[in-house]
Amino acid sequence: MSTKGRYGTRAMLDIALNYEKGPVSLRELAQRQELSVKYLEQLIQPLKEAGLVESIRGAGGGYTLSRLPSEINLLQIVQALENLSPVDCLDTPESCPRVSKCATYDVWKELQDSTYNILASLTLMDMMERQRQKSEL
Amino acid sequence: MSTKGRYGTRAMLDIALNYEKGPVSLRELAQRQELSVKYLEQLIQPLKEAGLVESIRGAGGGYTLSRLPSEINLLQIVQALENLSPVDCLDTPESCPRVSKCATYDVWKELQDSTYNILASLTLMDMMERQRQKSEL
DNA sequence: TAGAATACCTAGCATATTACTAGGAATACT
DNA sequence: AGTATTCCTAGTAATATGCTAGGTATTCTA
Repeated sequence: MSTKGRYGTRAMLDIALNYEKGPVSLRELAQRQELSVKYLEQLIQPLKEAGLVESIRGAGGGYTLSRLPSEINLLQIVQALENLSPVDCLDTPESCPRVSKCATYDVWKELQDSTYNILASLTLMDMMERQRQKSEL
Repeated sequence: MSTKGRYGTRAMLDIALNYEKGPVSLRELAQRQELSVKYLEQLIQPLKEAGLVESIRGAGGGYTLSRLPSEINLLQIVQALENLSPVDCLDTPESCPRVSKCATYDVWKELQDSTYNILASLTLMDMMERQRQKSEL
């Protein structure tokens, strides 16, 4: 998992947590998350294309979630930002002529499935709850 | 997961499956697995250093498992060959000052744990069994 | 004892990826 | 008019990937 997936997830969580305040600008986001505006610009774009956030241009603009936090999960976020599959042959089985006879292929598949299941089971709503619990300590 | 982890796992499985024939040379291995001898040389070295295989030099030499197939699991193999951790902060928490307050950190940890558990639960013995079943089809 | 087959060691290298930064254009609020 | 924002395209230094190449040391076999 690269910084794209990680920062992007943090960005989405930040936007979710600050939902009431209206659109979150990248400047605010950058400050709170200690990231550069310029890099965030690049991360947010795929998230927008994936239909997870909507943008409002101009002064006072920023980003909002395009759905309820309970309707966006981490798999959607991370997949918008990077290729999650542990090995190429899972994406493009034709890239390896051995898939049919390869016992290890099945293992990589299991790894991917378990990763996907974990990420898909966690919504932004869940993450908001977790974050609040952390902050309370 | 890079080719190191994948090819290395295939190599270990190959050595396990051909255990009765004595030490497996990289030349044989390369032929059966359709990989180059030179690259295999580089993959096998860390596996040797991790104490998973033993080498026999000179003509007629090759590699053998240093323990029973049931006593070697995939986690040991893959960890010998590459860094499995999905994000740096899991390896070196001090690399990110936000770990304590970061809700996403816990998620990456879950992903890593589940991956580790799957790999640790599979021994070379299990893989041999799986491979035999595949070949029977 | 010579030769062949092997493991072992180090270096190099082309390509791709990563993690950004930079500069500016378009848009919209005040 | 000016400012704050999103949007778009390039560029780039550093690192990782996936090898190849060349040679040395060791051991078996004829």
